[in-house]
Amino acid sequence: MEYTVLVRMNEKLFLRDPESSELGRRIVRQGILLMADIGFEEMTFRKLADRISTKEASIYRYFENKHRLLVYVVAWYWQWLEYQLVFQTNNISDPREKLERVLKLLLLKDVSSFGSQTITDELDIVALHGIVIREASKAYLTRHITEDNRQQLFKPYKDLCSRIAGIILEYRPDYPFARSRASSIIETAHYQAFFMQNLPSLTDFGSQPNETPTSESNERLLRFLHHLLFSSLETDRF
Amino acid sequence: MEYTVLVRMNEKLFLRDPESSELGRRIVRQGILLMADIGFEEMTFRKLADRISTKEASIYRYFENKHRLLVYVVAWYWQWLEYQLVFQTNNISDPREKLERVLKLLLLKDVSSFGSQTITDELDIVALHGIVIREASKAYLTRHITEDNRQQLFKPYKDLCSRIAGIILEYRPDYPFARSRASSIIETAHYQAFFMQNLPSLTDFGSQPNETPTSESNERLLRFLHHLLFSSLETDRF
DNA sequence: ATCTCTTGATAGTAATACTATCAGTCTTGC
DNA sequence: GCAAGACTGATAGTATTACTATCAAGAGAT
Repeated sequence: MEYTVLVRMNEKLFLRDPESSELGRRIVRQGILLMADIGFEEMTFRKLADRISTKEASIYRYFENKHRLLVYVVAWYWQWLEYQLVFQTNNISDPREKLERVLKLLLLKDVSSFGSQTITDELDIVALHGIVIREASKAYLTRHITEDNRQQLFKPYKDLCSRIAGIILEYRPDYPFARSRASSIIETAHYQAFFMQNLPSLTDFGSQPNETPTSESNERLLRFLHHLLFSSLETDRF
Repeated sequence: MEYTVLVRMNEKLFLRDPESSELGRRIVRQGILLMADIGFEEMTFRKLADRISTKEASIYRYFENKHRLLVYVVAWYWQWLEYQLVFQTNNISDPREKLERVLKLLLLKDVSSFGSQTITDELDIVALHGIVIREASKAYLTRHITEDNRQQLFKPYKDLCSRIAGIILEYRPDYPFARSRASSIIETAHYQAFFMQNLPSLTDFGSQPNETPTSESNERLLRFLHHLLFSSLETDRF
């Protein structure tokens, strides 16, 4: 499988490596689709088992519980995103341009046209992006975050933030809040996208009468993120 | 009760008004403490009932389920915050100063010294603030958000955002993203506070060796928010 | 041909999220 | 002071969820 080579996951994330068997891969692939479909709290291993014609107990052999499955797929997404970022900024030298790529990536813009076909065939990136928007915060907003963190479950997210923070410092070496700026822009991208779709009055991007619901509003969201990021990096007020 | 006058809640939020009886008030007050203590998913009406020496069924007479209790206390917090905002900016004319008040309020800075003693005695605002940071997003990140939204359950949050957006427009009448800017700054304040405590490597505010864990880092977080907000409002790059 | 690894199949448990019922108690109106 | 209504306590019960345990069958490797 292509994505096995691409993304090697932390072993603490699972009981048995889901990429090591056909069943494991189906659990992850269909798990993503089911979660995107009915949401994290409504998903159960029972429903997932039925969907892929296996048994609950078999899924438990791969993942301790559904929270771990969520952490797994979200971690996979962050690793994928970091890979995309490295790949896409490979031959760019201008850090400003790199940051613009970051913003587009966060909104999953132009992703399919960048040669990630093999991955897209494996896992449904669009569905996964939706999960990250709606459910990712539930991966860390728990009581056992300290323990989970000790097991490095959030390392992919931290790595992505570090990398973005690095680009920020390339662009503006004296910027004093690089890490917070990086995590902020990621989170802002996601819940503004969520608000845009679900509580549009909290945003300025709601669909206008005559337009494709997503494309135009996504464009406005991108402009907002661009404005936020670069205004903060170009000011002298700290 | 003082806070009954202060904050009148949407009737869709409960089955029976918890402010109308001693039991109802204990459910809310102790519910907040329990939730702050063990977290939303670990809390059950059983545990809460034991804690206040009543029965599960009695709690169900007030709230449909624990999710509704969460939505209720979070809504209460937003209304309280908006009230504080109005109260504290009452005699301020400079919109910049108003925005600075907003930021302090979001971090619950100097709150006890502003004459809200009666409320603080009723509900534990600090515990509630902790709940809002850790659990508030779970109030809207659900499948039934559309239905909940139709019932106006998120109106207090929207009202607060509107009010902040209004101040933003006072400060900078031509700013094109007032609502998104308002919701962003609220959310950023909260999860940066969360990251600071739980995943400090995602921020730039982690505790230094020799300092009170909260006060100094909170100061840095405030500076960051200040920087973010005003750099975006003072730029001409849109 | 056997050994191991994996899955299927069935069962079962503890906890959770409710719902129903009924008997006291307390209040309020008269 | 008494009847009606509102609220709570107490007990019971159900459906679903989140697991754990066990064993047999099949597939692949040696």
